[in-house]
Amino acid sequence: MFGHIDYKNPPELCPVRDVMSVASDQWSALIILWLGYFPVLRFNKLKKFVYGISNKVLSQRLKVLEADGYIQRKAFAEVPIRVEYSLTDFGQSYVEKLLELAEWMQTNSPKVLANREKYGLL
Amino acid sequence: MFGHIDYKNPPELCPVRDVMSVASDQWSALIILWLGYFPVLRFNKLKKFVYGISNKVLSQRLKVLEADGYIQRKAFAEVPIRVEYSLTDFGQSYVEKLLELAEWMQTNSPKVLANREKYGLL
DNA sequence: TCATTCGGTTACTTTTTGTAACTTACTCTA
DNA sequence: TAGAGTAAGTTACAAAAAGTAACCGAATGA
Repeated sequence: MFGHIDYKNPPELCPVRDVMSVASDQWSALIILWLGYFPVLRFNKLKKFVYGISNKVLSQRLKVLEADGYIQRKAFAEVPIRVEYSLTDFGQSYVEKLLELAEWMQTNSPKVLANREKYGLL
Repeated sequence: MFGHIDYKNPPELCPVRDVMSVASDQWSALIILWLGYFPVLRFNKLKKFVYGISNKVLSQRLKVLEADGYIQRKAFAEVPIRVEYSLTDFGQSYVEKLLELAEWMQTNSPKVLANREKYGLL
């Protein structure tokens, strides 16, 4: 990530950046965090928890997160169709890290909001 | 973040989301990580490390990160002007958390790339 | 027969990003 | 003394991503 990598390298030679930008994207993070809290969620339920996300973006992100191995998609041939999303073991290991970050945010967001306000007055 | 918050709340009532979306944005994260590695960086140096970022976005992000209290900006009245960016104590405490995430990514990005490839074959 | 359900997709608009040229004000070089 | 270079950005314009809202198919229940 740092000193040992030639900073002139194009980003496609830095998979960490690529992977991180998917996994820590705002919507992806929320999806993963909610799936960490509720082991199984269906599309519309997930959409309610990840408040404000659109069908389009939710379905895009779910595909990418599935491709990257964080989540699993199980479709049941019922009518109407039922689809269940859940974390993989890999996703579970990630959500633990992510949760630490979320907790830091929970603790520190008041400071940030205070900073913002102070900054606005300058 | 979770069960104790009514998921119907509009996002503007969830400061954690707001703050997190700024701080864990791809470019913001890279800026903060590099400033964690080099205690002081000037605009153009930072731009080289955060490979691929444009002047516009770099200057936007620096302003937001300054407003939120993660970084400090010091301008020296020289010619040509010299501007030094560095982490605040608050930013320093954040970069430690962020670094854990980056390390997880460093370790696990090969798995993600492998998953992606497998997924592509399905 | 007609509205409802679920898990999306599609066409279209708006917002965000990226690109690249330009700026300011002074100094160094030819 | 004309011209180029420098640092830290800004600006106008183009491209990409995200948001919006209507629509889909197949079956079920009223």
